Amino acid sequence: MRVRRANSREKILAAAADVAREAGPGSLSLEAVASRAGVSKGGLLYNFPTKAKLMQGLVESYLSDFQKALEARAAEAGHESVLSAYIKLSADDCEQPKPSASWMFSAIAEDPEFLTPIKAFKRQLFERLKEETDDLGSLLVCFLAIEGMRSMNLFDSDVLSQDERELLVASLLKIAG
Amino acid sequence: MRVRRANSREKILAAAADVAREAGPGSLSLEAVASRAGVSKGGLLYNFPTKAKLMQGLVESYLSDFQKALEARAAEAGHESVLSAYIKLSADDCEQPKPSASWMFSAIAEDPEFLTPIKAFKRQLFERLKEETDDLGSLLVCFLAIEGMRSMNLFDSDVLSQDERELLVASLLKIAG
DNA sequence: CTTACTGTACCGGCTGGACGGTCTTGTCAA
DNA sequence: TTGACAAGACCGTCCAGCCGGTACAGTAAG
Repeated sequence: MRVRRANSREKILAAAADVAREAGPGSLSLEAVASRAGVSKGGLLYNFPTKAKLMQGLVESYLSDFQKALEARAAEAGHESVLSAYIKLSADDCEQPKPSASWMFSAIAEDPEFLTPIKAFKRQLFERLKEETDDLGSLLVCFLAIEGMRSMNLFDSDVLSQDERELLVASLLKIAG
Repeated sequence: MRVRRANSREKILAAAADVAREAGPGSLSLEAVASRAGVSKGGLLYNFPTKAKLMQGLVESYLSDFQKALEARAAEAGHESVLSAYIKLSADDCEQPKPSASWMFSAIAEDPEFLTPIKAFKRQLFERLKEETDDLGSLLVCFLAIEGMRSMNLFDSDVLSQDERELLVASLLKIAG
Protein backbone atom coordinates (compact mmCIF):
# COMPACT_ATOMS: atom_id res chain seq x y z
CA MET A 1 0.00 0.00 0.00
CA ARG A 2 1.38 3.30 -1.00
CA VAL A 3 -1.16 5.30 0.90
CA ARG A 4 1.16 5.86 3.83
CA ARG A 5 3.52 7.98 1.82
CA ALA A 6 2.90 11.34 3.40
CA ASN A 7 3.76 10.12 6.93
CA SER A 8 7.18 8.66 6.17
CA ARG A 9 9.09 11.75 7.18
CA GLU A 10 7.34 12.07 10.50
CA LYS A 11 7.58 8.38 11.19
CA ILE A 12 11.30 8.56 10.57
CA LEU A 13 11.76 11.60 12.79
CA ALA A 14 9.85 9.92 15.60
CA ALA A 15 11.86 6.75 15.12
CA ALA A 16 15.10 8.69 15.31
CA ALA A 17 14.06 10.29 18.59
CA ASP A 18 13.05 6.89 19.92
CA VAL A 19 16.31 5.24 18.97
CA ALA A 20 18.38 7.99 20.53
CA ARG A 21 16.34 7.80 23.71
CA GLU A 22 16.30 4.05 24.07
CA ALA A 23 19.56 2.85 22.55
CA GLY A 24 21.58 5.92 23.49
CA PRO A 25 22.65 8.92 21.42
CA GLY A 26 25.73 7.06 20.23
CA SER A 27 23.63 4.38 18.60
CA LEU A 28 21.70 6.63 16.31
CA SER A 29 22.69 5.08 13.00
CA LEU A 30 20.74 5.34 9.79
CA GLU A 31 20.08 1.61 9.76
CA ALA A 32 18.74 1.65 13.30
CA VAL A 33 16.44 4.55 12.51
CA ALA A 34 15.25 3.01 9.27
CA SER A 35 14.52 -0.32 10.91
CA ARG A 36 12.71 1.36 13.77
CA ALA A 37 10.62 3.41 11.35
CA GLY A 38 9.69 0.30 9.39
CA VAL A 39 11.50 1.63 6.35
CA SER A 40 14.57 0.52 4.46
CA LYS A 41 17.80 2.41 4.52
CA GLY A 42 17.21 3.45 0.95
CA GLY A 43 13.80 4.73 1.90
CA LEU A 44 15.25 6.77 4.73
CA LEU A 45 17.87 8.27 2.46
CA TYR A 46 15.18 9.08 0.00
CA ASN A 47 13.46 11.28 2.58
CA PHE A 48 16.66 12.57 4.21
CA PRO A 49 19.48 12.39 1.67
CA THR A 50 22.03 12.84 4.44
CA LYS A 51 22.40 12.20 8.13
CA ALA A 52 22.88 15.92 8.54
CA LYS A 53 19.51 16.53 6.90
CA LEU A 54 17.93 14.12 9.34
CA MET A 55 19.41 16.03 12.27
CA GLN A 56 18.22 19.28 10.79
CA GLY A 57 14.77 17.77 10.47
CA LEU A 58 14.82 16.78 14.12
CA VAL A 59 15.78 20.29 15.18
CA GLU A 60 13.12 21.90 13.03
CA SER A 61 10.34 19.63 14.16
CA TYR A 62 11.41 20.06 17.79
CA LEU A 63 11.34 23.81 17.47
CA SER A 64 7.99 23.97 15.72
CA ASP A 65 6.44 21.60 18.25
CA PHE A 66 7.77 23.67 21.09
CA GLN A 67 6.57 26.87 19.52
CA LYS A 68 3.10 25.43 19.07
CA ALA A 69 2.93 24.11 22.61
CA LEU A 70 4.05 27.42 24.06
CA GLU A 71 1.56 29.39 22.00
CA ALA A 72 -1.21 27.07 23.09
CA ARG A 73 -0.27 27.52 26.75
CA ALA A 74 0.04 31.26 26.44
CA ALA A 75 -3.38 31.46 24.83
CA GLU A 76 -5.00 29.51 27.64
CA ALA A 77 -7.13 31.50 30.00
CA GLY A 78 -5.59 32.12 33.42
CA HIS A 79 -2.07 32.80 32.29
CA GLU A 80 -1.03 36.22 33.34
CA SER A 81 2.25 36.06 31.46
CA VAL A 82 4.17 34.16 28.82
CA LEU A 83 6.76 33.42 31.46
CA SER A 84 4.21 31.52 33.53
CA ALA A 85 3.18 29.59 30.48
CA TYR A 86 6.83 28.76 29.80
CA ILE A 87 7.35 27.61 33.37
CA LYS A 88 4.32 25.37 33.34
CA LEU A 89 5.08 23.96 29.93
CA SER A 90 8.64 23.15 31.00
CA ALA A 91 7.42 21.61 34.24
CA ASP A 92 5.19 19.28 32.27
CA ASP A 93 7.92 18.49 29.76
CA CYS A 94 10.26 17.57 32.59
CA GLU A 95 7.68 15.36 34.21
CA GLN A 96 8.53 12.65 31.69
CA PRO A 97 11.10 10.38 33.25
CA LYS A 98 12.79 9.80 29.91
CA PRO A 99 14.29 12.75 28.07
CA SER A 100 12.53 13.27 24.77
CA ALA A 101 15.42 15.00 23.11
CA SER A 102 18.47 12.77 23.54
CA TRP A 103 18.92 13.09 19.82
CA MET A 104 20.44 16.48 20.60
CA PHE A 105 23.57 14.74 21.76
CA SER A 106 23.80 12.89 18.48
CA ALA A 107 23.34 16.18 16.67
CA ILE A 108 26.12 17.82 18.67
CA ALA A 109 28.42 14.90 17.96
CA GLU A 110 27.63 15.24 14.28
CA ASP A 111 28.17 18.99 14.30
CA PRO A 112 27.65 21.48 17.14
CA GLU A 113 26.32 23.98 14.60
CA PHE A 114 23.06 22.08 14.48
CA LEU A 115 22.09 23.73 17.74
CA THR A 116 22.37 27.25 16.33
CA PRO A 117 18.64 27.48 15.50
CA ILE A 118 17.82 26.38 19.02
CA LYS A 119 20.03 29.05 20.53
CA ALA A 120 18.44 31.65 18.29
CA PHE A 121 15.02 30.48 19.34
CA LYS A 122 15.95 30.73 23.00
CA ARG A 123 17.29 34.22 22.60
CA GLN A 124 14.10 35.21 20.81
CA LEU A 125 12.02 33.76 23.61
CA PHE A 126 14.08 35.59 26.18
CA GLU A 127 13.59 38.91 24.38
CA ARG A 128 9.89 38.29 24.34
CA LEU A 129 9.87 37.63 28.07
CA LYS A 130 11.91 40.76 28.69
CA GLU A 131 9.17 42.86 27.16
CA GLU A 132 6.54 41.79 29.64
CA THR A 133 8.44 42.54 32.84
CA ASP A 134 10.47 45.33 34.36
CA ASP A 135 12.29 43.08 36.80
CA LEU A 136 15.09 41.75 34.66
CA GLY A 137 16.85 40.11 37.59
CA SER A 138 13.89 37.92 38.47
CA LEU A 139 13.33 37.05 34.84
CA LEU A 140 16.94 35.95 34.51
CA VAL A 141 16.69 33.77 37.57
CA CYS A 142 13.48 32.14 36.32
CA PHE A 143 14.71 31.70 32.78
CA LEU A 144 17.95 30.10 33.86
CA ALA A 145 16.28 27.91 36.45
CA ILE A 146 13.97 26.57 33.75
CA GLU A 147 17.03 26.02 31.60
CA GLY A 148 18.56 24.09 34.46
CA MET A 149 15.46 21.98 34.86
CA ARG A 150 15.37 21.17 31.17
CA SER A 151 19.05 20.40 31.15
CA MET A 152 18.69 18.00 34.05
CA ASN A 153 15.85 16.25 32.27
CA LEU A 154 17.90 16.07 29.09
CA PHE A 155 20.76 14.45 30.95
CA ASP A 156 18.26 12.05 32.48
CA SER A 157 19.27 13.29 35.88
CA ASP A 158 17.44 12.14 38.95
CA VAL A 159 19.14 14.67 41.20
CA LEU A 160 15.81 16.24 42.11
CA SER A 161 12.88 14.38 43.59
CA GLN A 162 9.31 14.82 42.50
CA ASP A 163 8.54 16.95 45.56
CA GLU A 164 11.54 19.13 45.02
CA ARG A 165 10.55 19.73 41.42
CA GLU A 166 7.09 20.77 42.46
CA LEU A 167 8.43 23.13 45.09
CA LEU A 168 10.79 24.56 42.52
CA VAL A 169 8.00 25.23 40.05
CA ALA A 170 5.88 26.82 42.74
CA SER A 171 8.76 29.06 43.74
CA LEU A 172 9.37 30.05 40.15
CA LEU A 173 5.73 30.91 39.56
CA LYS A 174 5.84 33.02 42.69
CA ILE A 175 8.91 34.90 41.48
CA ALA A 176 7.35 35.30 38.05
CA GLY A 177 4.43 37.01 39.75
CA MET B 1 62.80 11.68 26.05
CA ARG B 2 61.26 9.37 28.51
CA VAL B 3 61.41 11.83 31.35
CA ARG B 4 57.89 13.02 30.74
CA ARG B 5 56.41 9.70 31.75
CA ALA B 6 54.77 10.71 34.99
CA ASN B 7 52.75 13.45 33.31
CA SER B 8 51.52 11.37 30.43
CA ARG B 9 48.12 10.68 31.95
CA GLU B 10 47.40 14.31 32.66
CA LYS B 11 48.72 15.44 29.31
CA ILE B 12 46.43 12.93 27.64
CA LEU B 13 43.41 14.00 29.65
CA ALA B 14 44.07 17.64 28.84
CA ALA B 15 44.55 16.76 25.18
CA ALA B 16 41.25 14.88 25.12
CA ALA B 17 39.42 17.89 26.54
CA ASP B 18 41.13 20.14 24.00
CA VAL B 19 40.23 17.93 21.07
CA ALA B 20 36.60 17.70 22.13
CA ARG B 21 36.43 21.46 22.56
CA GLU B 22 38.17 22.44 19.36
CA ALA B 23 37.33 19.70 16.88
CA GLY B 24 33.92 18.89 18.31
CA PRO B 25 32.79 16.08 20.59
CA GLY B 26 32.23 13.83 17.60
CA SER B 27 35.89 14.01 16.65
CA LEU B 28 37.27 12.68 19.88
CA SER B 29 39.10 9.65 18.52
CA LEU B 30 42.01 7.90 20.16
CA GLU B 31 44.31 8.88 17.33
CA ALA B 32 43.34 12.52 17.57
CA VAL B 33 43.90 12.57 21.31
CA ALA B 34 47.22 10.78 21.05
CA SER B 35 48.47 13.11 18.37
CA ARG B 36 47.34 16.14 20.34
CA ALA B 37 49.04 14.87 23.47
CA GLY B 38 52.29 14.31 21.60
CA VAL B 39 52.02 10.60 22.22
CA SER B 40 51.56 7.60 19.99
CA LYS B 41 48.40 5.57 19.94
CA GLY B 42 50.22 2.75 21.65
CA GLY B 43 51.33 5.13 24.34
CA LEU B 44 47.81 6.33 24.89
CA LEU B 45 46.46 2.81 25.13
CA TYR B 46 49.21 1.99 27.56
CA ASN B 47 47.89 4.65 29.94
CA PHE B 48 44.20 4.11 29.14
CA PRO B 49 43.70 0.55 27.88
CA THR B 50 40.27 1.46 26.56
CA LYS B 51 38.38 4.46 25.33
CA ALA B 52 35.96 3.87 28.18
CA LYS B 53 38.82 4.16 30.66
CA LEU B 54 39.79 7.43 29.10
CA MET B 55 36.27 8.77 29.52
CA GLN B 56 36.22 7.58 33.08
CA GLY B 57 39.50 9.37 33.64
CA LEU B 58 38.03 12.57 32.28
CA VAL B 59 35.03 12.33 34.60
CA GLU B 60 37.18 11.62 37.63
CA SER B 61 39.62 14.40 37.00
CA TYR B 62 36.75 16.81 36.30
CA LEU B 63 35.08 15.91 39.57
CA SER B 64 38.21 16.13 41.67
CA ASP B 65 39.14 19.47 40.13
CA PHE B 66 35.67 20.79 40.81
CA GLN B 67 35.72 19.51 44.35
CA LYS B 68 39.05 21.16 45.00
CA ALA B 69 37.95 24.47 43.50
CA LEU B 70 34.75 24.50 45.53
CA GLU B 71 36.55 23.68 48.75
CA ALA B 72 39.04 26.45 48.09
CA ARG B 73 36.23 28.95 47.52
CA ALA B 74 34.29 27.83 50.53
CA ALA B 75 37.36 28.21 52.71
CA GLU B 76 37.99 31.76 51.53
CA ALA B 77 37.15 34.48 54.00
CA GLY B 78 34.02 36.44 53.26
CA HIS B 79 31.87 33.54 52.17
CA GLU B 80 28.90 33.23 54.38
CA SER B 81 27.73 30.01 52.74
CA VAL B 82 28.76 27.16 50.49
CA LEU B 83 25.97 28.21 48.15
CA SER B 84 27.59 31.60 47.63
CA ALA B 85 30.88 29.89 46.95
CA TYR B 86 29.18 27.62 44.43
CA ILE B 87 27.51 30.56 42.72
CA LYS B 88 30.74 32.52 42.44
CA LEU B 89 32.71 29.51 41.28
CA SER B 90 30.15 28.76 38.61
CA ALA B 91 30.04 32.37 37.53
CA ASP B 92 33.79 32.29 36.98
CA ASP B 93 33.66 28.94 35.21
CA CYS B 94 31.04 30.28 32.85
CA GLU B 95 33.07 33.38 32.14
CA GLN B 96 35.19 31.33 29.75
CA PRO B 97 33.77 31.75 26.27
CA LYS B 98 34.68 28.18 25.37
CA PRO B 99 33.11 25.32 27.26
CA SER B 100 35.77 23.32 29.06
CA ALA B 101 33.76 20.11 29.23
CA SER B 102 32.59 19.33 25.70
CA TRP B 103 34.08 15.91 26.23
CA MET B 104 30.91 15.16 28.21
CA PHE B 105 29.05 14.85 24.95
CA SER B 106 31.53 12.30 23.72
CA ALA B 107 31.15 10.42 26.98
CA ILE B 108 27.37 10.38 26.63
CA ALA B 109 27.63 9.13 23.08
CA GLU B 110 29.95 6.39 24.27
CA ASP B 111 27.68 5.45 27.15
CA PRO B 112 25.30 7.65 29.15
CA GLU B 113 26.29 5.77 32.29
CA PHE B 114 29.54 7.68 32.38
CA LEU B 115 27.67 10.61 33.86
CA THR B 116 26.42 8.66 36.85
CA PRO B 117 29.28 9.81 39.11
CA ILE B 118 28.54 13.39 38.13
CA LYS B 119 24.87 13.04 39.03
CA ALA B 120 25.82 11.49 42.35
CA PHE B 121 28.20 14.34 43.01
CA LYS B 122 25.51 16.89 42.24
CA ARG B 123 23.03 15.22 44.53
CA GLN B 124 25.67 15.18 47.26
CA LEU B 125 26.34 18.87 46.76
CA PHE B 126 22.65 19.61 46.88
CA GLU B 127 22.25 17.74 50.16
CA ARG B 128 25.11 19.73 51.57
CA LEU B 129 23.49 22.99 50.53
CA LYS B 130 20.20 21.89 52.02
CA GLU B 131 21.79 21.61 55.40
CA GLU B 132 22.83 25.22 55.57
CA THR B 133 19.48 26.79 54.77
CA ASP B 134 15.89 26.53 55.86
CA ASP B 135 14.50 28.07 52.68
CA LEU B 136 14.39 25.09 50.38
CA GLY B 137 12.47 26.96 47.68
CA SER B 138 15.15 29.60 47.29
CA LEU B 139 17.86 27.01 47.33
CA LEU B 140 16.14 25.09 44.55
CA VAL B 141 15.81 28.20 42.44
CA CYS B 142 19.47 29.08 42.92
CA PHE B 143 20.73 25.56 42.38
CA LEU B 144 18.76 25.11 39.20
CA ALA B 145 19.65 28.56 37.88
CA ILE B 146 23.32 27.70 38.33
CA GLU B 147 22.67 24.43 36.54
CA GLY B 148 21.09 26.41 33.73
CA MET B 149 24.07 28.71 33.54
CA ARG B 150 26.49 25.81 33.40
CA SER B 151 24.36 24.07 30.82
CA MET B 152 24.32 27.12 28.59
CA ASN B 153 28.07 27.37 28.86
CA LEU B 154 28.43 23.69 28.05
CA PHE B 155 26.32 24.10 24.94
CA ASP B 156 28.45 27.09 24.01
CA SER B 157 25.35 29.22 24.09
CA ASP B 158 25.60 32.95 23.67
CA VAL B 159 21.97 33.52 24.62
CA LEU B 160 22.95 35.70 27.57
CA SER B 161 25.11 38.79 27.33
CA GLN B 162 27.89 39.61 29.74
CA ASP B 163 25.73 42.19 31.51
CA GLU B 164 22.86 39.79 31.85
CA ARG B 165 25.10 37.15 33.36
CA GLU B 166 26.40 39.61 35.91
CA LEU B 167 22.90 40.70 36.84
CA LEU B 168 21.90 37.06 37.15
CA VAL B 169 24.77 36.29 39.50
CA ALA B 170 23.99 39.34 41.60
CA SER B 171 20.35 38.28 41.84
CA LEU B 172 21.33 34.77 42.83
CA LEU B 173 23.69 35.99 45.54
CA LYS B 174 20.88 38.16 46.84
CA ILE B 175 18.49 35.23 46.96
CA ALA B 176 21.15 33.06 48.58
CA GLY B 177 21.37 35.69 51.27
C1' DC C 1 -9.46 -1.22 -22.62
C1' DT C 2 -4.61 -1.71 -23.37
C1' DT C 3 0.06 -0.74 -23.99
C1' DA C 4 3.86 2.17 -23.44
C1' DC C 5 6.12 5.72 -20.98
C1' DT C 6 7.21 8.73 -16.92
C1' DG C 7 7.99 10.10 -12.28
C1' DT C 8 7.62 8.99 -7.40
C1' DA C 9 8.42 6.21 -3.41
C1' DC C 10 11.01 2.79 -1.61
C1' DC C 11 14.37 -1.30 -1.32
C1' DG C 12 18.75 -3.48 0.16
C1' DG C 13 23.47 -4.97 -1.21
C1' DC C 14 27.85 -2.76 -1.59
C1' DT C 15 31.97 0.00 -0.69
C1' DG C 16 35.21 3.03 1.02
C1' DG C 17 36.72 5.10 4.99
C1' DA C 18 37.11 5.78 9.94
C1' DC C 19 37.90 4.04 14.30
C1' DG C 20 38.85 1.04 18.44
C1' DG C 21 41.86 -2.19 19.92
C1' DT C 22 45.91 -5.74 19.16
C1' DC C 23 50.53 -7.04 18.16
C1' DT C 24 55.11 -6.81 16.82
C1' DT C 25 59.01 -4.19 17.05
C1' DG C 26 61.68 -0.97 18.94
C1' DT C 27 64.11 2.11 22.68
C1' DC C 28 66.22 3.64 26.76
C1' DA C 29 67.36 3.65 31.74
C1' DA C 30 69.29 0.92 35.20
C1' DT D 1 70.70 -7.64 29.44
C1' DT D 2 66.36 -6.73 30.80
C1' DG D 3 62.01 -4.94 31.38
C1' DA D 4 59.07 -0.86 31.53
C1' DC D 5 57.19 1.76 28.26
C1' DA D 6 56.31 3.66 23.55
C1' DA D 7 55.59 3.43 18.43
C1' DG D 8 52.59 2.68 14.59
C1' DA D 9 51.28 -0.90 11.16
C1' DC D 10 47.50 -3.81 11.05
C1' DC D 11 42.86 -6.11 11.66
C1' DG D 12 37.94 -6.45 12.30
C1' DT D 13 33.84 -3.87 12.71
C1' DC D 14 30.66 -0.47 11.87
C1' DC D 15 28.47 2.90 9.25
C1' DA D 16 27.22 6.79 5.85
C1' DG D 17 26.22 7.26 1.48
C1' DC D 18 25.70 5.24 -3.33
C1' DC D 19 23.47 2.74 -6.81
C1' DG D 20 21.01 -0.40 -9.54
C1' DG D 21 16.76 -2.25 -8.89
C1' DT D 22 11.24 -2.85 -7.96
C1' DA D 23 6.47 -1.39 -7.51
C1' DC D 24 3.02 1.38 -8.57
C1' DA D 25 0.27 5.65 -9.96
C1' DG D 26 -0.81 8.68 -13.53
C1' DT D 27 -1.15 9.85 -18.39
C1' DA D 28 -1.88 9.36 -23.04
C1' DA D 29 -1.82 7.45 -27.48
C1' DG D 30 -3.83 3.64 -30.26
